[in-house]
Amino acid sequence: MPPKRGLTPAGIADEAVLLAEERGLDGITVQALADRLGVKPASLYNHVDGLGDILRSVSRLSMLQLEAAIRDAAVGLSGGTALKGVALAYRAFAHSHPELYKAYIRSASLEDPELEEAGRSIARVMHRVVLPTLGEMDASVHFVRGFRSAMHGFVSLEEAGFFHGKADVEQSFRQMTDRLANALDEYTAQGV
Amino acid sequence: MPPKRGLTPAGIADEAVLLAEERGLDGITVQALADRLGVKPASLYNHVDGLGDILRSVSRLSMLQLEAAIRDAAVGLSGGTALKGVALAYRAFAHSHPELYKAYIRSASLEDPELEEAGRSIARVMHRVVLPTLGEMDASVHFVRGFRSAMHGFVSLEEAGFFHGKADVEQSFRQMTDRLANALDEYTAQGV
DNA sequence: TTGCAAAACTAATGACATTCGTTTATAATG
DNA sequence: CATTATAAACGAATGTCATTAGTTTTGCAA
Repeated sequence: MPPKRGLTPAGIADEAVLLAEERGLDGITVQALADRLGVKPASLYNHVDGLGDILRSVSRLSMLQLEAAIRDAAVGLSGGTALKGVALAYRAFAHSHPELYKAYIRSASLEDPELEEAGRSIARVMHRVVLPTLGEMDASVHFVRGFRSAMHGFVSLEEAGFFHGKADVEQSFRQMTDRLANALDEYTAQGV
Repeated sequence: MPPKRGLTPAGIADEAVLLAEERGLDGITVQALADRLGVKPASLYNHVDGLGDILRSVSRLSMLQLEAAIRDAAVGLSGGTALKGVALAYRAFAHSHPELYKAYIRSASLEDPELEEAGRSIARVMHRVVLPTLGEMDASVHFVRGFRSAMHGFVSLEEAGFFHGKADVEQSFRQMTDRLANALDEYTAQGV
């Protein structure tokens, strides 16, 4: 009686992404996912190497989306302006896909070559924005680390509810990104 | 035959902290904790409201430790110098107690008045460092948000393995904190 | 048409948090 | 000093979870 469903690793991953967006990252359970795919939990193991594998796929897809978003945001811009565009796109992604953003962050802990590569391509976008101004690679690495720290820190603290005071969160973010953009643009003068 | 152990909520929380530092935050399991306390899992429920309660306690203790660490670091200093001291202490705490730092971060999601208060006292330390220079409260809030974002972002990305390139991580951190300290010290001149 | 591999299933295992009802030991009371 | 009430520990059970083993079914290819 069990007819063959059209299950594929990619299809399972896609459904897992939808599930994460609806029920949260921790709502991704083998049972729930199997239900949605019209299948019993055990059947998933024919296509996928357990829950860890599924979560890795979700992380990978999240990173691709984030990378595309920030890459688009920097197109046609340069220097501090481009950096601000990337910052806005980064935060916008975290806002519109909070669960995928969590998946992205959790991913780094799980060592996986594919994930590492996806992570590098996110960093690459930022480097391409910054490198023309900073000139050398080492300076870019340091700067990008600071930029990423600010971005990730802000959106995760914001998500976690640390910024619930009355002061305007938008202004806090704008001020932070302006400072970073200025730091970048003023770099041409001296070596920090 | 079951003699009374000297269990208290505080004692359980302390043991949970030790367990977290040894086996990781996810190693805190009712079973493992009960074993260490020489008791059966069910017995813990006489003192504590389930695993969630235990995790909240771990978060609370972590926050107290972090608050004490950064407060000490700022003593006798002011302005950018004090800010750099706080930054170093913040990162040092995250390094020496990575699991407690995770507990602190996870905590904010779980709404809990005690945790919120502990979180506010961490922010308070930073405001006391920054307020004399910035003068008004609103500017302080924005600045502290940026500072916390940079701190948290850096240490969590670092922990997650995002900074595995060959460039010196210490230098990246120093550069970031220097930039923040300068931004603070140069604030006296104009209003950013 | 037959057979074989892929994919679905049933059933079971072991970790986990949690609850219920029972028993025991201690501390307070007479 | 005896008794009793209560706090605390317990055994046993439930339900959820991921995962595995072994079995059955299906659909395509020979």
